[in-house]
This record gives sequence, structure tokens and C-alpha cells, in this order.
Amino acid sequence: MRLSQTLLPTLKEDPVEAQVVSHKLMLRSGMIRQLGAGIYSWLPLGLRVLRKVENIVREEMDRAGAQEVLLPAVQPAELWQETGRWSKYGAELLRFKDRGDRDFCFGPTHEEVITDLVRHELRSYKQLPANFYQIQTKFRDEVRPRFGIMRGREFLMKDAYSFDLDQESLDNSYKQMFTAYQNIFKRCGLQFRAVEADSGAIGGSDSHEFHVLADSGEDAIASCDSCDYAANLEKAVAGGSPEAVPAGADMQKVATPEIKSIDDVAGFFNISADKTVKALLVQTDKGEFMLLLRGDHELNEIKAENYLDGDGFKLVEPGAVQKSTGVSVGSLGPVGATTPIIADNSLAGMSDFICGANEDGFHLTGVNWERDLPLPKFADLRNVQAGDLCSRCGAGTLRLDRGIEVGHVFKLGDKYSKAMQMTVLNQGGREQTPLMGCYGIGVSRIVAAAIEQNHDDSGIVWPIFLAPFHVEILLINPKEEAAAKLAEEIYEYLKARGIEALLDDRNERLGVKFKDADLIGAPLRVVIGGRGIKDGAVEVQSRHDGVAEKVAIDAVGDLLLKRAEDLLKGGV
RNA sequence: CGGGGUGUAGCGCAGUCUGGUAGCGCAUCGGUUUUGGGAACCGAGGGCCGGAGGUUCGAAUCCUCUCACCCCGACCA
Repeated sequence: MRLSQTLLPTLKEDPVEAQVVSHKLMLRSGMIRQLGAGIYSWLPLGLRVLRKVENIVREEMDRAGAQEVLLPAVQPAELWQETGRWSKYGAELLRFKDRGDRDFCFGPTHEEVITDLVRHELRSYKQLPANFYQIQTKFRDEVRPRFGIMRGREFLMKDAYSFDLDQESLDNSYKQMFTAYQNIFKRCGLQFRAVEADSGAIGGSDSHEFHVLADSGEDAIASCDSCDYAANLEKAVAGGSPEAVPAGADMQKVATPEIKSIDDVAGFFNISADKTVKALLVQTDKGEFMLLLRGDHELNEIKAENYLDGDGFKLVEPGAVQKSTGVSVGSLGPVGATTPIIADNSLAGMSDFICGANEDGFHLTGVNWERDLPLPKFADLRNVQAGDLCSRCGAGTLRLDRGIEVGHVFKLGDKYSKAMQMTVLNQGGREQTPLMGCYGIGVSRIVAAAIEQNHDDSGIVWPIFLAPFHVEILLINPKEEAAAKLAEEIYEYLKARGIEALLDDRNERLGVKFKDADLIGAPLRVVIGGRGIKDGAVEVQSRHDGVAEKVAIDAVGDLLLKRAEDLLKGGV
């Protein structure tokens, strides 16, 4: 590609709206431009990278035996009503009507559509297992889109859906996808980790997320320092239930005016927060519940919601707490409470703890189970913290990292196939509901994630397989005839041998070209013209380490070819 | 959804408090000189000041209503 004929609007300065480095660099390097909140146009440079990711994903999916299809982006409401998701999916689902006043949505995911297709077309167990995938634009009307392409509303996603006759076969399909995903992220040059996950709104049982490790990641992931346990924060479980310690103090009611938060309480009694117990009032369609957590722990709403198994889970507003219990939130406590109580596992061994007295302006000290209040139900309700014991091996401790979720695999079971009455005839000639799996990859998000992991102060440092170009040919001055001719020759030479080259043949000053080349981040660069050419030499430079070397003109074509091929072989 | 902020030339901003008919830097176009890390000088073009309504002799500026975008929060007892 010739830069003189390409739309590549680079920016000297960081755009004010960009918070994270990938967003800044994608704007500065002219890869994308924003059209609306969470909606972006892809310019030629960005599109090339997007296509690279897409092709890697496509190749690995094909290799894993999946078949590519393309499903409609616009979907009729009827399908979503069949599975109940039309009412359940909420405001994230972009809905609209056609001219006949019929309801439609722009697909945020495609379980319904693929199941509908397959229930009409698959009749026999002999056609299973089957796995269909597509690479397509999705729309999710996110509460708060941010970080550019990282959390956009419109984004490019690869989604795959597997159909198997029985659990064993599903397990196998799942494993195949898991392996394919590892291959994909490796080829993209990403540092990633697969973690256990909650299956969330899409539903199902087994589930893993693939996270690219980055400080700017929106998700927290926990991993054990001594075994291979890794899970996202929603799912991670801390191990080691503490031994019960016998009571040593009497229960006392203490006046605590203006003491509301756990920090206040800990400060007032001059103790650490882990000696306190906090009470939270939540509600579901099954009524109100009081949840108890150690003062220094955080509620994990997903765990609580799963445990209570009711719809409409939410924290009761402070005002409503007052109305319901007669106590303000700051003094809420379990002793004498009339709402059903569920306590986090970590409270099982606690003794002599401090909690709200269920009376405004008072707390209780020296509280003990069974003596002062009945033993409640215990459950895992909290987020793990760094340093917690590992629940898998019991020996290691957990650490927390930030991750960008780039892939997610689920075992859906028969959730959708059953709801949509998809059956095939089994070997015995009876109708049987197949089991499904679904497998997503955020294709556009990978582009951002890759930049988060591969950049320096000057710009992007692309891993070879995602690089928009393998080589940038930097022609110092197009008016310098010998140099221009040489640049053209190298350009054609590389192109003919399958090496993607960008020729900067613009009539720009040298500094501008260098800055843009750094931003764009092609792994290899050759500088042609100026003082070098008089000595019969050009300069070959690696973006990765910045090392430059003088190369004789005759040798440069082959050297670049070799360098590029080495990189492509090594996948760096 | 709640709170905060910003909309003025392609981009970044000043002007708004105190109304008088729009300016700066970068970018763009023409010219001259320059040419190994974002050049210098001379000249030029480009804006119904987010939109609608109102107040006024007069509105970017004051009032009302809207739309868009950005940030923070929605993990707290």
C-alpha cells in the first residue's frame, strides 16, 4: 500500500476523550474514528488489523471442524419470545419495529437464530456433532460504553454454536473449542489466561473465560500461586473454613452515635474491620433476606443471586431498609432480626464480633453464634481477596489480576434446544433434544487488547501476525530519483513474495514519517535515501528493539524477506 | 439510571460572568527557502458559535426547552 494514496489521518496529540492507551493509539494512528457513543468507523489501517484477527480466528475455527455461516443481524421478536429472552434481556437489547409495526432486535447474540436454523435442517443423530460459527457485527446497548473499541456498543464478534447428542460428546466439542481458543490467542501474540466463569445471562453450566492480562482490564481474575486454579472474581471461591474459636466475651450494647460505616465502627472500637460483621438487606421475588459478611469483605451479588435462586435480585435501598426493619442501614444487625439470614462462610468460625444492634445509634460487641443468636445458614457470598487460601489445592494463596475478556466458552445444555423444540432422531428412532455449547470471541476487542500489551511511548509495536504491514518502506524524499526507484523495487519485490509492505512515498518531512512509522508500528522498517544512498546503503530497523543496521542496497530485498519470514515463522 | 462536565473552523481551545455581529494554535491550500526524528517565512480559504423557541434595537454571550458527547458512580450499611 502506498501511503500517498491512503487515508491515514495520524494525530500528534492524545485525544482528550481517550482514557486507555489502546484507545489513544488507535485514534492517533488513524485506525478508527468515533461516530457515536460506542460506535466506530474502521479506517484502512485499522481494518487491516481487524481482518488479520478475523482470519486467524477463521483458520483455527475451520481447523477445529466448525462450519462458517452468516446469520442475520436483525432478528424477529418471535424467536426471542420463544426462549423468554425478549422480556428477560433488558435494555441492552436494541429493539425496533419494521413498517408493519412488528418487533425486531439487532442481535447481541445468536442462540435463537442458530437453533431455529438447525431445528429445521438437522433431523438425524448422524448429522451430529455439528458446530456452526460466524464472524459478525453485534450490537449491545451497554450501560456505559467506554475505552473505544474495547467496550463498544457495536462490535465484531465470532460466535459459534455446537450441537451434540449427549453430554460426553458435548464435553468433547467444548474441549475442542477450548484448544482452538488457546491456539487463536497464542497466534495473536497475546499473554492470556483461561479462567472459570459464571455463565451469566446466556445460561448454562460449565464456562470458561479467556482474559488478556492488562492493567486496564475491566475484570478481576483470581489465580492460585501454587496450582492451576484460576477463576474470575464473580466465580472465584476462597478456601479454608476457619476453626470455630470459643466465645470469650459477653454481649454488650454500646452507644455508637454517628457511627455508620464499617470504617467508622472499626475506628470507634479501635479494632480491625475483620472483627466486625456487616448486614445487608436484599430482596428477590421470594422476599427479603439479610446477608451477613465480614466487615472487610465485599458482597458478590452473582453468588448471592445464585444462592437465593429468585428473580429480581437487588440491594434494598437505604430508605426502604428503614421502612422495612425500622432501623437505618448503619445499625442493621442479625441479633433479633426477623428476616431470614444467610451468612458468608467466613463467619462460621467467628466469635466475639461486633455488629449493628438493630437499634439506631447502637452496636453490639462480643456477639457469638448460638449463645446470642441462632446459627444461620452459611453460603459463599463474598468476593475473594488477594491472599485468600486457594479452594482447589488448599495450600496456595490467591492473587488478583486485571484482565480483558476476549473469549468465553459455555456449555449451554438443552436450555435453548428444549425451549425451541429442536430434536433429532437418535439411533433408536426416538426424538432426542441435542445439547448445545456456545463459544464467543471479541474480534474487535482483541485488536484493542493486543495494543494494550504491545506498545511503547512512541506507538504500537505489533506482533507480526496482527501487524497491518510486515515492513514499512520509509522513503526519505520521493524527489530523490535513485532512492525512489530503489524503494519501488523493494516494494514490488516484497509484494511479489507475499510480504505486506507499506511504502511511505509522501512528500513529508523525515521527522513526520518517522513519527508516523513509530505510531503505525510495522515490525520492520527500511529507511531509503539521504546520506545512506550515496554510500550504496539503506537502513533496516526493528520496531521491537529499535536496533538499526546498515545494509548494502543489493542485499536489502533478500534481508527483509528473510527477516519477515523469520518473524512469521517464530510468530513474534 | 443518578451526579458532574463539554458542545465555537478538520483537531485542540479562548471569547460567555459584564450582549455590540468571532479569534488563537495546529491542520488545509498557494508560494519561497529548507530536508536523517512532528521545519521557517509570506499569503489564502474555511464557522447560520449543537438544535429550537424566547428576551432585546442587537444574542456565541441572558432565559426556557431539547439533542449529542465525555467523565464519575451505581461493590455501600
